Amino acid sequence: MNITALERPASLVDSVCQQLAKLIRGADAEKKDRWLPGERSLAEQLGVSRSVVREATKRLEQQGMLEVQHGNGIKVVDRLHRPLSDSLSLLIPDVAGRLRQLNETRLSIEPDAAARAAERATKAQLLELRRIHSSLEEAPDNDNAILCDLAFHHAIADASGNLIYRLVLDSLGELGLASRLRTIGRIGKAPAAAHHEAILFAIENRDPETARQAMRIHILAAGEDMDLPALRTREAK
Amino acid sequence: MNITALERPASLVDSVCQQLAKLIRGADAEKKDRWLPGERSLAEQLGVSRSVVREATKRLEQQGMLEVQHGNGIKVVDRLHRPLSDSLSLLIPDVAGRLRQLNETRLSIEPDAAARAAERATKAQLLELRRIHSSLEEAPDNDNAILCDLAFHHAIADASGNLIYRLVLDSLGELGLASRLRTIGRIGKAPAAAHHEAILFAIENRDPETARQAMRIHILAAGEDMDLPALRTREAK
DNA sequence: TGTAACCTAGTGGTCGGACCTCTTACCTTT
DNA sequence: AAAGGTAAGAGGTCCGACCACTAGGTTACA
Repeated sequence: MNITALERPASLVDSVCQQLAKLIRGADAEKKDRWLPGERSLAEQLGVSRSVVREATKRLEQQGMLEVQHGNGIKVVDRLHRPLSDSLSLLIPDVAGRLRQLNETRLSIEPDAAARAAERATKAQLLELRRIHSSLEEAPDNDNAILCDLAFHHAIADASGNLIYRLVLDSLGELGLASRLRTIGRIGKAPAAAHHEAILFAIENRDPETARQAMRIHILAAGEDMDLPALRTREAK
Repeated sequence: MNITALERPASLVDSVCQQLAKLIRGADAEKKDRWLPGERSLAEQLGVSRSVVREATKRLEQQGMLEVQHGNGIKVVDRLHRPLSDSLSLLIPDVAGRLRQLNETRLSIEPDAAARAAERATKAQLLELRRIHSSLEEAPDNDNAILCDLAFHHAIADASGNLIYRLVLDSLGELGLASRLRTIGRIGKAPAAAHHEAILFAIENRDPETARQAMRIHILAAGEDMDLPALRTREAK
């Protein structure tokens, strides 16, 4: 018989963290304001002391999943507003630079995500995409249209079967919203809907390359005035 | 007299964190093995309860600055070995899934980063890349080679002129390290160095497309056994 | 009747002290 | 020396108490 290192039991805090994380990502997008039970209640339900619950919630708060409010309770942070790194605005002070870098990153991520979605989307995810798409066409004003656009891009990331795509998109956070606002503002609601239609059609037909190109075009439309050439010559020596 | 929002006192934990962080940053690179006083001792010296010290040290541990060892003590983590974000392991429990998604994401990000680096890298950044590359060739063992590989990829992200690329890479954290370990383990140090040489040559010659392809090949070499086809057929209906 | 001040229940924040498990280093034995 | 045993001290967990804060209901006053 082989001797193998035995698995040591995870610490209580680790276990509680996993349980809470599962709970949090369970039905995340459904409600806007979700609150966890109080520390005392959680401790009782989980069968551990309040210290353990406390340490777990603080750990998840640091990861941006929760917000522990003194005197009030424990709030689940909306996924859309979860920063992976909250220092982005500190690190890139100028708005133009942020937008340029943001669009570049989207251009790296989203076409691939669309291609993967074309390969892997489940029937339910296809239906969801179609549903979001129609709600864009019926959006009464620009504000709603922007939210639909946002939801569409996130749904594609979800359908890509790669959670990291979604996380990166989330981490772009409100900056992403600003960028999309430009899209709708620049090219109008109807053309944006046409872009979406092209992307969705390619995904439904399981055509990854077309989906990639369509998404690429859609994002480029927003970044048209980002004048990459100006950057290219910056250090041309 | 103007009325201004008064600064609310930071929580005790915050204060302790700052003190400890200052302490840690103080003479970081000097010694190899640095230990903090025990929790009880720290609590007494800082004039707070052990709970507060405990929460502060755990927070700093999560940020990768400390390592709290059961039964042993609190160790200052060497800067080179600091992992960046462990939240991924909570969201994607299975290791195989993490690696697959990680490689996909790298495949989206890094070829573009290499292309941008070819367009924009400054002279100083080119020299830095070349320096890191030679240190890989001279690396005495696999451990050092892995660190050099890591530094190379990060330097390219830095040279891309897009900070978000670097942030995303960072947020992949220790998972990135695991993935690179596979690269070196699978294809060996010399072939990896050859890949790097190809990438670096393209960047130095301001050839974005070649840089993109070379980086793509380099990453694919690590993910060869990720069998995407198996995934592709999963929901082929 | 409306509004302002107050009160209260319930939340997280901090405390300290108890007991557990675990690691290390020293000591004893061979 | 090498093996095993032992004890000191580290972090892990628990408990119960009290403090600080918030929100919402209640009261008192205009």
